[in-house]
Amino acid sequence: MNPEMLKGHLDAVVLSVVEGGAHYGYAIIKEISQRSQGALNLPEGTIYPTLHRLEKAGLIVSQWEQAPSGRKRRTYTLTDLGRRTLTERCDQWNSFANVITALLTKPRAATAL
Amino acid sequence: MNPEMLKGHLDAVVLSVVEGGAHYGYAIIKEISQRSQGALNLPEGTIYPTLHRLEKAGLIVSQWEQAPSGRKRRTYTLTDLGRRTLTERCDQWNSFANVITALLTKPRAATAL
DNA sequence: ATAGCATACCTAGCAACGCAGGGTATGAAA
DNA sequence: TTTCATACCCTGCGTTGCTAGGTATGCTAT
Repeated sequence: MNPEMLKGHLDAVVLSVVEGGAHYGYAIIKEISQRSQGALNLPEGTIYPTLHRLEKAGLIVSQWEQAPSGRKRRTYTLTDLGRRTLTERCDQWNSFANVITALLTKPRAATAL
Repeated sequence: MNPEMLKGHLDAVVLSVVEGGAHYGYAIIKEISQRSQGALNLPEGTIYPTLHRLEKAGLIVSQWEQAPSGRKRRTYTLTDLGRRTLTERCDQWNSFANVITALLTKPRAATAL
């Protein structure tokens, strides 16, 4: 799958997954891969900078946590702004998807009759 | 609408419109705007480089034509490769859209029960 | 013990893309 | 003769996802 296609949509995906309960980077990658049936396998070099960008934008906040195994994890939570932004982005996605789908659907005898 | 969202999908859109019968740059812009109900108003700085890129890739071919008004136009036509690529890109779009839609749809009590 | 693997984080630099902002030229309308 | 719509072009920029590296921990098998 052409990586260029993801551009502009990754934020929404990450926000959505964070809202859903997968809280730290490594788990978010696995979650996305799983929930997309392996269609979307994001490398770490994609997810970590994205999380930092979202945090800098005030959409999520991070907190170091101790996993049961004793490992350190940086867990993320949606802010209010993040929640609102997610809703907005979902609406934008729906509009966008409708537009593109319409454009890719051949007019087929429906044009300028 | 966030311009970043279009990335990776514009080729398919342009190919689709060219296949549909709008043959030259300026008209393609109008056609896209019209068929998207004004949601997608591409600036010329977007469409012309894209057409050149597609031509260089062998997906379309161009030809100078004389419009009825006497104006010169560079008209584009799909090549066989372009037609095949369009089909492929449409399939890719559908898969992509399904994946993103699924990810943006909240699991809602369906996760890990 | 120790080698290997999954986990878990990070960064610098690259390449691609859409767009802003500029330019040229023609024909029709005012 | 000025204005507008048509019609084309290009340079340079900002954003973004990815590549390719790196560090460190804990478990497991040798």
